[in-house]
Amino acid sequence: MGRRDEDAPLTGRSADGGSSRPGWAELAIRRLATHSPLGSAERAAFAALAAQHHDVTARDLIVREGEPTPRCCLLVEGFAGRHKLLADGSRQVVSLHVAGDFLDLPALLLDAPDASVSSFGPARVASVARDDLADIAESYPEIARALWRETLIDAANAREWLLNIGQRDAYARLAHLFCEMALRLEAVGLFDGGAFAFPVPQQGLADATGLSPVHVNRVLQRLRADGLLHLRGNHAEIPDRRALAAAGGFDPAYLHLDRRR
Amino acid sequence: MGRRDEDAPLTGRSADGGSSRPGWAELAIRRLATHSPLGSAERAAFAALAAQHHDVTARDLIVREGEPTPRCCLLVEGFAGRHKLLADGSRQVVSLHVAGDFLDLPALLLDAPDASVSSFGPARVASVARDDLADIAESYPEIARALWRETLIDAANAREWLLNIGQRDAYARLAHLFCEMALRLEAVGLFDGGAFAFPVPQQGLADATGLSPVHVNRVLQRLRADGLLHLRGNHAEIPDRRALAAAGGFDPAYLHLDRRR
DNA sequence: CGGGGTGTTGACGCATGTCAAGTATGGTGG
DNA sequence: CCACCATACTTGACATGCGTCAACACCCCG
Repeated sequence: MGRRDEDAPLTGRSADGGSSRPGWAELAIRRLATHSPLGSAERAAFAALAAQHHDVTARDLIVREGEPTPRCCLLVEGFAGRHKLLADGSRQVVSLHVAGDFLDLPALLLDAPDASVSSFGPARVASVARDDLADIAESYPEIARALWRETLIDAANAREWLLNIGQRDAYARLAHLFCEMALRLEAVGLFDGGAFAFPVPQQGLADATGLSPVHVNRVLQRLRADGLLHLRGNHAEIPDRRALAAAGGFDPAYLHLDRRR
Repeated sequence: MGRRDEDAPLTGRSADGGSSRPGWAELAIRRLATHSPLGSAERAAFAALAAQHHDVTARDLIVREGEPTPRCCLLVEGFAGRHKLLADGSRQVVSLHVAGDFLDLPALLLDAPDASVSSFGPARVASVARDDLADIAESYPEIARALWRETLIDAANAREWLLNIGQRDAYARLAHLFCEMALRLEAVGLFDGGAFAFPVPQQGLADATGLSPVHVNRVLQRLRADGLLHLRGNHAEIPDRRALAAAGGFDPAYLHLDRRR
């Protein structure tokens, strides 16, 4: 009894942006600037938005599919996944998210999010009012273009996942997923010398790859035996990225990461 | 010897918009108006664009992955599929397209398309210069929003396909695919009393569902035996849409079709 | 007529799923 | 500091959906 967490998305502890950690605006600007030019006026517009911060615990629901959200979320810290449910209870994770990722940008123009979002492990979320964000997108065409481009990259990601799930076997599928994670984490400074925190449980990996959890387990053991990927608890290590990329048939073009490199 | 079709996308017969059939502008407006309000100024801006028309034959390449396109395409007639290739030659179709669909909108803001597009059966494509389209999107915020929304729906589609391929068995997967086709074809007036033209070969269905062609064949026979779907040559018939939707666990919300219904 | 693209069928194998039990692990309260 | 519990991970035996291979039949189109 009592209200279940599931009944109310974003019920975690809330606080306004006064903290010392980077807030919504800083992270949003940093992310968008990796692919779109943003002038000082645009940056100021972001900074002027009123943001809220929420702490969530493991397996907390952040956004609920089909339920219109008045706020637009960005992951400040931790990991999250967007997922869709089937009537029989099976779950497909359609994207994994790391610090700096927008979580529900599609809901800016569509009536309701088409997938739920929940946390893997404890996480921190920042949000701004949907209308506020829509307003500055209307006032600053460069911001609209940047956000649009961000959603296009998100879509490209989904298409790559389709290729991954539809055509690759379990071994390559997981290798590919971890190649993507490594690169995206590196882009936000969370990939440290081949290792990174990774609180997604094997059940979560199973939901993301369309495999069963026990098969995920066995394949992870093979990857470890082959020296490609060491996953222990919440810690991942990739001794040889090139080898892992080869095993996963990984080509990072679809991520559209900073082309300055 | 001679140049292969594959070497040059969009090499089909070309003609300017003088024909009596609906052109780029009419179709684009009709499509966008199903989800976004467009004033007369916006409609006029579309109508003023210089469009080209191309006829392509079966299995023709229309857009090539990774190759920047100076033109933005829309399918006027026939069927097409967007697909990505793997090194070993296996192919994943990431979306199917019917008359009235945009084929490479993501390339408007991204440097190059992340998937190829080719025709299933003979088809007709209309295109406008990418820069022209970008220009009117910049001049008319409502057009930009409409196009953005269109790409968001495209992305929602990809996520639904992820769910389909990742979690459903072959039987439900194909049922779901045909439910989607039926609804989208109906939206453009090509679904006639439970039947429609469908020139996608079983190999194409296999590439779209992540199944092998022979398994697709067997499952189609089961669907036919169960009275859910009759596929013969280029002709599809759905005697009982409700039953097919039940078999596929189909919920049309993700298509974001005209909410006036 | 001929031949490429198709659809169909059967025999067989394997990647992956399922079921079930057992072992860590880690946070929490006594 | 320990007992406890939920969550996570691991393992083995077994089942099966789907893939593979290899023919063969079909058609439309040229």
